[in-house]
Amino acid sequence: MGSGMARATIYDVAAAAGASIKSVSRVLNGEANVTPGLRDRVMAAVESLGYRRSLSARSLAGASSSIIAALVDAELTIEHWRSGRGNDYLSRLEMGALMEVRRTDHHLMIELVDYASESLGRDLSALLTSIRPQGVILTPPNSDHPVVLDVLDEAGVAYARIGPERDLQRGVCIAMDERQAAYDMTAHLIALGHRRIGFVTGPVAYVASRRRLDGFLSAMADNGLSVADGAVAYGDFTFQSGVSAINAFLGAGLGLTAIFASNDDTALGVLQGAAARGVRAPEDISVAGFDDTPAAMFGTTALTTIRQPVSEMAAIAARHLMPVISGVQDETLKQSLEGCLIVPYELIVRRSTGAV
Amino acid sequence: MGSGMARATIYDVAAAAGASIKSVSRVLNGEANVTPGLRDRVMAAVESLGYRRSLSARSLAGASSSIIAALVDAELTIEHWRSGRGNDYLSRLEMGALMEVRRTDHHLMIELVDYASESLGRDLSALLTSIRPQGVILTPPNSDHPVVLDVLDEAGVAYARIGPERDLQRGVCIAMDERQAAYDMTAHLIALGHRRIGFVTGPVAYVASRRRLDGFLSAMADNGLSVADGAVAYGDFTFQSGVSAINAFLGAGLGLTAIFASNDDTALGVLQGAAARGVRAPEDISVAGFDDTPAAMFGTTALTTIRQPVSEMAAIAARHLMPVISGVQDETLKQSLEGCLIVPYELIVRRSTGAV
DNA sequence: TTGAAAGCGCTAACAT
DNA sequence: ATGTTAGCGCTTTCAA
Repeated sequence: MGSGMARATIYDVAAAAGASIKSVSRVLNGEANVTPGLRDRVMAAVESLGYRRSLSARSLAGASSSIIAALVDAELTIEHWRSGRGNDYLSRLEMGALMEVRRTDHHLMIELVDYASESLGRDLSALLTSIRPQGVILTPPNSDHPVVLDVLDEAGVAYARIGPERDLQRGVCIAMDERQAAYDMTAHLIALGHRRIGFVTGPVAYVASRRRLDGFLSAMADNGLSVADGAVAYGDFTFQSGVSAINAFLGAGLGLTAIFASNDDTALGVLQGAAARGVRAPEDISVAGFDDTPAAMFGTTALTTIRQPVSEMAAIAARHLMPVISGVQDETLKQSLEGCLIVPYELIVRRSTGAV
Repeated sequence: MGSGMARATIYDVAAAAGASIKSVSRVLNGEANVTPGLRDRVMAAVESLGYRRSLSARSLAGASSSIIAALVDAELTIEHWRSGRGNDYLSRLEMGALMEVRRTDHHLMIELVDYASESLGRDLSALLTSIRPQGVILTPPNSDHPVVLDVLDEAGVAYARIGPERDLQRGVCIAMDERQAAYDMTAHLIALGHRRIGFVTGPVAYVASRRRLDGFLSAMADNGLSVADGAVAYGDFTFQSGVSAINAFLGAGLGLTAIFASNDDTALGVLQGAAARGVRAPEDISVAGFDDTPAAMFGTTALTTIRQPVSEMAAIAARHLMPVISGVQDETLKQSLEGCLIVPYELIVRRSTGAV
């Protein structure tokens, strides 16, 4: 391995600028009380030496570590890893955080957390003392984990919660309006002339699932439409549950003209199950999903769906964990709901839904 | 923010164990010359205090930082970010690295690198002096970037290159055999009885593209099959280039019974373009892809494709950048080719290919 | 407005 | 086999 010259330290910069290390530090931290001349000399020295402060030294000495840690569910990740596929949600989340983090010269660390471990509290605490992140991004479904929140609070580490469901006053909460999105999608179907609409839920344990169902039911009710017995199938976000649902719907002879599935995988299952029985979309039946996963776009029948602003949520999360950079916090796109920052979703109409 | 008690330091552990900090350090680092009694006392103290060494302090003091940094193409990421979708490749890569990294209590940092920047060298150098990673994972297409390799060498930072194309003796190289994979896929089609097979390339700038084409041509030649004029279309890995290719093929009246596209997106384009012209897969035409992206699985016509062992490659990369844990390096699955660690791919047969 | 000195929590030489 | 003493490169008091 080559060595080049030893890397420049703050002492080198100070020497080159004819100043003390404290002055260099002051300049670099943008502290007050520095004469322009000193500042210029320091900056010139920094520039010419290609100097960068050591992250370790800074964080050891007490400054912020400039590390934002994203806590990711280990079990979920292992599942994905086993199946050999990536995780679109995580990927988008990460991109958003990355884009934001680099603006302020921070760094993103991805940490696998075994939320099922009985030593979760200790593990997490250990993690925090080890890397001392400046802030932590919590992802669903663990944005609500009470042990995690407690440990974070106790450690005094700032955190942002993506898609939280409870205790919205704890930490910075960022979410989208699941209920309204489902409401809008349902309204979209109704606007297309559909009257008999079926719904496939996600796991009832998720509040998001319940909110989507709620949005669906409300939109139906608000439009004076009734939901037939058996027109709500209980799924679990899997492709297979979509297949089962459509088979049940078709078998029950409910005469449904549209199916709204709680996520894309399920909707894709509905689509395939329908096709297998000779029912075409959108000619015979309209199908809508939720999430806008990659598969939604590329399927032979591109899926009408709700795009979650995952990247944006993560970017906002990161932004709220880092020092305000230019003094201007942009709260433009967001409104607050019960203390949550609400980020707008997008209803994407593709081929799978059409007029009756 | 709560505070709890101040976090335990090595001094606290030493005091609790009735030993010196050096002994604690020794135990924790698994150094020799420690009596079992001492070790036990130290471990007990560590355990009861929930002590974890500070990453900053360790790395400052000279130990390895235990940080593995994955360098990711900023431009590519921004593109993905703009389009609102995740990056399956990156996601899988990251999972592999994560799984491996956590086994040895290391950490994964994702760093966006602007490879197009004219100050790339300085930027990268600055990044390295700032975070001082123990090792760096390079992803394609930048595994070959000469400036990056030079800076890394000069900084004395170990690196692993995923899917490198040149200078395979530099760093740790991990790849799959693109040519052989394409060869196998072609052989698969031939085995199904196909004789007139079309091929859609990726961007010729990528060596991987050229290798895939090479594999295709070799397999055809080895089986005594000729490739008709116009049966090779030049694409660019996009969906649209698949659509264009199939239109060209169909328009030319080559009588092709199978199309092998250089990646899944392109294959999906082929599939859709064919469907648009009433040509069904696999009844009328077989279509094969490459990469096994999520969309390949969920499309109405699931795609026969090559699964790249992205996660495995990343895991191996990470493994080679970290200290050998139990002394046993498992080289079981890998063979070396020109100094590259070769990881096996998988040919996944789905619905889109069938017998003539 | 600037600087000197004292740590931050570790590891690394160097004793013992 | 164990302990002492310096740093690592910064930020922070506290002086000047």
